[in-house]
Amino acid sequence: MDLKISNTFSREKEILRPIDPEHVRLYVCGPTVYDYAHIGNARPAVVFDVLVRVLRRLFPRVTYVSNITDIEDKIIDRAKESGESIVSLTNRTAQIYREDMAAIGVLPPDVEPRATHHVPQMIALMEVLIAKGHAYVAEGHVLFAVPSMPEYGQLSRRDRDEMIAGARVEVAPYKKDPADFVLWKPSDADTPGWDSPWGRGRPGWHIECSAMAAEHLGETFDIHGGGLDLVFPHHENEIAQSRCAFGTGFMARYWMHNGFVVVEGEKMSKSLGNFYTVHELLEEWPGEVIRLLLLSAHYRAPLDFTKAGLREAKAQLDRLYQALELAKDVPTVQPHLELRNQERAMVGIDHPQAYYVAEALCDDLNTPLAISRLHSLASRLNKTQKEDKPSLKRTLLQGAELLGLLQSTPDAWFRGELDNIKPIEIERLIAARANARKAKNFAEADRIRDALKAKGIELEDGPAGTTCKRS
RNA sequence: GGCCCCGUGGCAGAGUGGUUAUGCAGAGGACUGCAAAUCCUUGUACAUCGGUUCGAUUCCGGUCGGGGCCUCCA
Repeated sequence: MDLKISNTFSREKEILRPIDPEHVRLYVCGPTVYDYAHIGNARPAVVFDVLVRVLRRLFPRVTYVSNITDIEDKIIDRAKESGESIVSLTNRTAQIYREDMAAIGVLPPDVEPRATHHVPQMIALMEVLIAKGHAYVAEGHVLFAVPSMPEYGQLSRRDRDEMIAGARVEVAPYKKDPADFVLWKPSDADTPGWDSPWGRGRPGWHIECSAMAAEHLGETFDIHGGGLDLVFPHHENEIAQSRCAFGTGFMARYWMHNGFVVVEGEKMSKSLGNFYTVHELLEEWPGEVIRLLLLSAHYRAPLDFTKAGLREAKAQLDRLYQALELAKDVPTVQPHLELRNQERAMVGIDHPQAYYVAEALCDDLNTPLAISRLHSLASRLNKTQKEDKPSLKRTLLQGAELLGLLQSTPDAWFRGELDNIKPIEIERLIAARANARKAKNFAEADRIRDALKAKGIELEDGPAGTTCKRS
């Protein structure tokens, strides 16, 4: 099965053809760590996590690199304000980021490089750029000379004159050309810095990704991803740095960008205070609910993240887990064991149902369609009484795994973390209610049911007896 | 000003040149002591105006409306 992805560079949907068909390499710009990750940071993490899950099914080997930016002026400012050391601040918030992403089902990247561990590589890169005439030194800064690269601006499709005309920031006097951007800037005594051929200083924003991508993936690789806002200038500048330093015709073959998250219909902004952190959302909602909501719109479209949306995502997961609960006695082979064998089988489909969900994802990660197919499978699983139950259940679980959903068990989903009442107490009340019902004492039966409901536990009488769920 | 995106039923949100998206919410029914869950049935949907076409929500153009980027930003 071919994987089609929208390539920002060509503005077209293209079939992914890796440089090395045996080994797909991708790089996604990760967070700058100085505070709790907000929901906007979570979207690319989740979207590209799904991409990697799909890639791992399609290709023998995948290397996924996603960085952590741990040197940046916002970090420096935050550390100064709070008095916390930069190392402590970045280690602490990076750890929270990892935990929060894990909670929403994001598998760790293969490599999670940190900018501060790659300063020598950045310096080496700049030395090459200077030697080749693509960068110059001015007043302790190293700047990239944009006019030295005629193709500059291809990704964002803007030419130099437009950029200069539209610039909202005053051009620094030491720039030879107004479009030039900073690779390295000097640090004063109480600002963190590293020794370099140009004095003590620190890297500009863009050079770190060029250095880290080259270090872990090579001079060219397959896919480069990130938020839509990174197209310009960040990715444009990465391309300039990497291509000019290595003398290559491209940096990455495919560029993928996710759309923005808006919150309750308004643009998320720190000044409005209308952003949700993943951390606070996790106090109220299961991670899968947050994940499902993030995947409920196509990744390139804007996503309105709302409390109503969270409620609906929860309802959808309840429905999917309910289907699994109803089919809990249906045997199925271990999806994980099955996956290995299917990696090769993706080409040449002889069993279309098995690829029902994968097929949707292979069309430019159409997660809303994939989710609708999960529902469709759940409906069929609920309905059928025939021998196709095991295969439907397996297809549902495998499809959900590609999306990183249904990773819990119905039991844990509906009955996990009932901390205000002991399971044995619930059992006792269910038994008492069963006796009351037998004696046609429905008033007592309903009293027990209502009492449990008040504690967040809902009882359901089925053919096989009474089951409970947390509400 | 330049570049780019979007406008689908109460809500969310796919997709397609002619045939049911899907889910949530709502209505009716089956089942149930009553519920819940599940199943069945149900709703004038495709901003607007032109054009192309046998036929357009789907292609083209205009209009209106909303949004993003233009060196802080996932």
